[in-house]
Amino acid sequence: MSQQPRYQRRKQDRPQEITDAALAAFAEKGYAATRVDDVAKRAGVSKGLLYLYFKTKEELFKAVVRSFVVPRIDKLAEIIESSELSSEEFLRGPFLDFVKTLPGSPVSVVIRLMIAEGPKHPDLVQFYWDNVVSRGLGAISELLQRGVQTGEFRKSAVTEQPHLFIMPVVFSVVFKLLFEKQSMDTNRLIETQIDLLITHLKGAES
Amino acid sequence: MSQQPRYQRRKQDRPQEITDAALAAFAEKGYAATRVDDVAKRAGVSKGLLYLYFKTKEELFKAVVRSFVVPRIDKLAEIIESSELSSEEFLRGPFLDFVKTLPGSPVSVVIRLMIAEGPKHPDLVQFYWDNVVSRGLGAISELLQRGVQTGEFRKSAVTEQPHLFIMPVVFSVVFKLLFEKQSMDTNRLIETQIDLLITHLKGAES
DNA sequence: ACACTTGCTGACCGACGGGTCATTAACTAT
DNA sequence: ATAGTTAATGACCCGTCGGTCAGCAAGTGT
Repeated sequence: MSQQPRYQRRKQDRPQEITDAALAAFAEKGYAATRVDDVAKRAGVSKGLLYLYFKTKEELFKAVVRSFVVPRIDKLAEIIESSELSSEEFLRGPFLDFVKTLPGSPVSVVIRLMIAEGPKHPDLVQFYWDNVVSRGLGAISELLQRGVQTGEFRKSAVTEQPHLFIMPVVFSVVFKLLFEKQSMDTNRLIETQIDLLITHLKGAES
Repeated sequence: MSQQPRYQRRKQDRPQEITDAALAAFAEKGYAATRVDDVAKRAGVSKGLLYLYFKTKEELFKAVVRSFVVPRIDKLAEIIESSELSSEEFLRGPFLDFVKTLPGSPVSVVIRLMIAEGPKHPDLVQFYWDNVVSRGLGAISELLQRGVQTGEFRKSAVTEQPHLFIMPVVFSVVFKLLFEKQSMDTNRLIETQIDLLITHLKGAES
């Protein structure tokens, strides 16, 4: 009887499979509480192999953040790139759509991980700032600036605080994470906030 | 030469001293990464004594949350109680003041701890929901409702989403925690948001 | 003084989990 | 076939840390 091989060698796919498994594990238990062994088992792999691809548990963590965040950034950049809408149209259309997908996506797990573990990984926070937050806020700022210059928007405190646009996302992620039971309508919250901001920006002089 | 006593017995003060030390330690390293021994040392006490007052590390954690959150709640309740202002006046005055103190207070540490460790302590989350979030949101809801009834505010999506009022606080806490370096003006953010909401509520029919 | 209670200490234990490495077995080339 | 390469295994090691407990000494009553 021919013996089934106990494993296949698949050097190419392993890292991706392991980071996927890690994200799932981290989502359930958080970083500190997940055992490297758990991640390995989830990935259908031995612990030893995991350490062949990632030097330490911390390196794995960083790889997870990077691998799930970078694609999203690219996605957003692409959306912005390929758009020729007015500021308002862009905010109410593609931006709103994009932002509404976040609370249900793996990104929300990453956000949670960043909040929980960030302070222990300064370089990771730096990476996250440079590649996600700073760029995101910058993009919004630019959009608002453009709106002001074309006369579409009026100048106000809102124009200088792009944070106002991403606030509901962060809040939704945190809220859902903690109070899953009290199912909040995150989409509605996000919509209301964006609408509020745009209405304000299009309103008369204050 | 008279030997200085190696310690004093101060049964009454110990728990408070220990929870204070624990909060400080948790603030620096987070829950998982702080050693019980560290907390004990900070409190000027042996690890054994700590375990005399708190059954487990987890119990200590819960005690910390409770001991820093309950006083705040009482404070807020008291403020609401003793106020006879209109809804707008209350929101722009005492409410805004209170809310602006949060990002700099120990509460922000507790919020961070809840976000990071909450999922592993369902009963604690329940406690936090019942005693803080639910009550807070309820109070705001009531305030808005009253405003609508007196004709001070108009009815709108905002009226039904008190979350919009606490969003900036949560966001500020998270933001400051992660990106300390990028010192954001949290006060301004909070003020802008509240102002935005009130202006909207006092505006003409949409 | 002396015994008595009890707040407090700190050396110790056990297991838990991150990380290693000698060994194995799946592929590859010849 | 067969030797060589390396992906992959899993038993093991060892530092760490939550939790314990026998003993000590500070306060107390008599």
